[in-house]
Amino acid sequence: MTELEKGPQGRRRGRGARERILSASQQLFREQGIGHTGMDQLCAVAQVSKRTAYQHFSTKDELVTEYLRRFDPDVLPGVFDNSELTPRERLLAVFDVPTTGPDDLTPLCPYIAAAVELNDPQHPARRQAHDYKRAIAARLADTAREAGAADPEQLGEQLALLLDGAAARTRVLNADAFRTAAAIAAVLVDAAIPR
Amino acid sequence: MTELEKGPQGRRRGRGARERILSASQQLFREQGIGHTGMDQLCAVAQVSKRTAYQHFSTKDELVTEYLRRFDPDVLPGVFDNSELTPRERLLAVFDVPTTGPDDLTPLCPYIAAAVELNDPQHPARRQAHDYKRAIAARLADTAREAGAADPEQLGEQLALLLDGAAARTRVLNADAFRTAAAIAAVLVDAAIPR
DNA sequence: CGTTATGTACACCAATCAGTGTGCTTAACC
DNA sequence: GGTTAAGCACACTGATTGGTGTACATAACG
Repeated sequence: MTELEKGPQGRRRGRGARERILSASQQLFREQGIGHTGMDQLCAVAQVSKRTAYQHFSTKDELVTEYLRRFDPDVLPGVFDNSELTPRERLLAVFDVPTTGPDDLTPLCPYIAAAVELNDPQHPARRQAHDYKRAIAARLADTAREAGAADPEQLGEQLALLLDGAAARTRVLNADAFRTAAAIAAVLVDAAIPR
Repeated sequence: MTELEKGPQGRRRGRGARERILSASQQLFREQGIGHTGMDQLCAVAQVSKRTAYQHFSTKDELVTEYLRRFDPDVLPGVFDNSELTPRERLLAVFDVPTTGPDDLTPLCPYIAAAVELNDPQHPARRQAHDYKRAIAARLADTAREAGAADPEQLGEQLALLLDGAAARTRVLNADAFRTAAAIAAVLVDAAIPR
């Protein structure tokens, strides 16, 4: 009569709690927003006891901050490092990535979402968002420099703004705006990089 | 000992309840976000009894929707109608407006905020946001046509995206991004309008 | 083996929130 | 002056929330 078998595959959900919590966070915070995701629901999805969750993250805010930090490694994964593309092509390829799937509506950059949902500008997660956005702009500027742009910093900042605009607008209009952003990017890149 | 004098100027707060509620909504929803503004606080600021508030708006969602509808009249006030500017100048002037004040940080377009905070895509306020954004793009397109742009609809959509990008990015970075957007706009307008 | 992390179950707390019920007061209008 | 609509005070409900306390179970490791 032992209650050993509880997990989905008959296994005890055991050891990997922290990972499951973070993974559930990514899913739920993205789908429902941070504010509309309760810790109870999150624990249920992660198949983790509430107590365990609070042993890993002493506060919801802490979990949110760690959830955002998790994206850092992926900084536009495989785009900046793709050596099969010229620097110029890489600058434009950024705008193809975010289109994840046809049924995955309103993806919305998690950092923008966090910056809107968390009103306190001092919130550590807001800082995380700030740093990430600056990092993206910096990588874009690096690539722009590599491509021989006249003012790489400016072009990097401009392209970053286009990304954010596409993300926000996609959310509000419920329709892809990255194509428009890509078209603008093409104009800017052409104008900034002498051939 | 009658409790007549309660309002700020010794007047009873009386008759104008609905207006005060809407006005408090604009202030609080903008400053704190919709989700972080409770009806109790809102009523306190509006100097309105809770009962009265619920006689005007049977639900918080209804109030939110009405709050968003209120912006429609102001569609970028005084910019599109400013006949002292050429159409081309009007297209660029749009990017000067949003800078309200130096201490008024993170203004963030209320429609983007609403679209992020309200997860349900069916929410009437989301629809309101959608319509407003489309309206802005349409007015921009009209002005672009007036200015003789080759593809007015495209230019309108592009400029609208720049506005949203600047709003979102200003929020995340806590620093003005409209100057960057204006620079991009200048490039696009120059490229699209034959001289 | 025994110890030590790690995880679990479940009840519980205090706070907050949207929304109501009730009875009373006041201003506006005829 | 009397009716009516608008507003008010205030207590209250029911649900949800973030977070704890407690006692127990199990897996890993030496």
